[in-house]
Amino acid sequence: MKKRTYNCGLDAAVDVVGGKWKALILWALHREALRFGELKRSISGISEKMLIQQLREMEAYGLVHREVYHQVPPKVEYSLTEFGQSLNAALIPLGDWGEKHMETIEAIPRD
Amino acid sequence: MKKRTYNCGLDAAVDVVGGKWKALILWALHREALRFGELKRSISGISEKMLIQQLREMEAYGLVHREVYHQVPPKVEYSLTEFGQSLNAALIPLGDWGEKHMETIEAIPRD
DNA sequence: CTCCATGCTTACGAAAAGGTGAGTACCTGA
DNA sequence: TCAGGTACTCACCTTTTCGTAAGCATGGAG
Repeated sequence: MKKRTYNCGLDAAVDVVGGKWKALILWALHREALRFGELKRSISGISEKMLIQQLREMEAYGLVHREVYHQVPPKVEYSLTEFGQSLNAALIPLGDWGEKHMETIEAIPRD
Repeated sequence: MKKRTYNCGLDAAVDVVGGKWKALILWALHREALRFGELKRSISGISEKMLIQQLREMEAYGLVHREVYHQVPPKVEYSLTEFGQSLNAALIPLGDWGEKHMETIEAIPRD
């Protein structure tokens, strides 16, 4: 893909956390490590394809750690790395903002 | 469009600030009010279509204020509302995070 | 020998987002 | 009369994202 150059840190950060699911995944892993199935159940509406796709990207970014247990049935646990935790920390004010103004945001549909 | 319900504030906030340009526009208006042409020149690579589209959405969200001066040639100034400024404030930690880790982020292309 | 659960992977297509380039309306100054 | 600057608006197309549904490998339980 095209090499991205960012104009400011915000630009870069939004690129990392953008999309429909990454913030949710980050949030879900905030408390504890979860396995694939647990993650899927805890994020309502996500498909397996999207979940894996996002997890893979986040793994590539070094945000999440993937731990495979060679068992049957298989078990794979996902957890936040320190990098992921630092991102989560940076997102807290934004989360608070969203929480505070959620009614306003929901009230203005697009289109 | 479909009514969105958010699972957490972060979800809602990312929805507001998501996309390729909104964060940049917010950032550009952080310092001072700018007119259309100035905004366009200060955000490299944006097309007129995108700029207006995003500005209109942000206006609908109550993030930016649009002031028309009835002159010839026309002059329209965009500025942040208090709501927009509060969002910008909530984005600062994220911007710092992005700034700090920009090299890491740029180094991992997707695809 | 078949079924089950888990954690994926793949193919297909719809929908949304983004980009390009042309055109409009207005008055001013040459 | 005619080009110029400003702020859009529109039609059309490409790219990216998202969703749906199916299939695969493993080994233990029945």
